[in-house]
Amino acid sequence: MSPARHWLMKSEPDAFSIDALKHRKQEPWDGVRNYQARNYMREMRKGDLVFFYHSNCAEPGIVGVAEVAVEAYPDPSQFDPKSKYFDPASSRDAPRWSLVEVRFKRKLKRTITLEELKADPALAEMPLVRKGSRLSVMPVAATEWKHILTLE
DNA sequence: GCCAACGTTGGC
DNA sequence: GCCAACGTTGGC
Repeated sequence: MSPARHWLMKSEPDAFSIDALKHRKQEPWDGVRNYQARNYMREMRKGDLVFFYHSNCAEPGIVGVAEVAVEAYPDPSQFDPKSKYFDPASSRDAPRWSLVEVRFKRKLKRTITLEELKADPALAEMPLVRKGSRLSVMPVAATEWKHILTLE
C-alpha cells in the first residue's frame, strides 16, 4: 500500500464552492475531462487530503481542506446526454472518465491566495503557480502541504 | 470581458 | 504524423 498523498483540486466557486461542500458534506467530483487530471484522481486513495482551491473568481486561492472519501469510479455524467459533461465517445464498456468523492474537512481561517503562493519560493515547483498551467487536479508534495498550512 | 496558454480534433 | 483550427481554462 502506497503512503497517503496530498492533492489540490480546483473548483469555480460560482459552480461549486467550499461552502457548498461544507453544506453537502460529501460530493462526487464530476466533470473532469482532462486526461492528466483524471489519471491523478485514479491514483487517489481513501483518506488522502485535498486542498480545495477556488478558481476563476475575484480572489483565487486555497480555501479549505477535504479528504478522499470514495476512490475513483466511472463518472456517470459522461453517459448522460442531458449533461453538459456528456461524452458521446465514451461507453459503459470502456468508460473514459472517472471521478472521486470528496468529503469536507474544514475551511481555512482565511484564503491563501494564488498571489501569495506564486510569490513563495518554496512553492515554485507546484504546477498551480506555473504560467499557463490549467491542470485542475494535481499532487502536492508533503513538504509543500506542510509549508502551505504554515501560511494559514 | 479580454486574451494567453493549453489540449483536442480532424484534414491532409 | 503534422499542424491549423477550435474550444476551454482561468488569471487579470
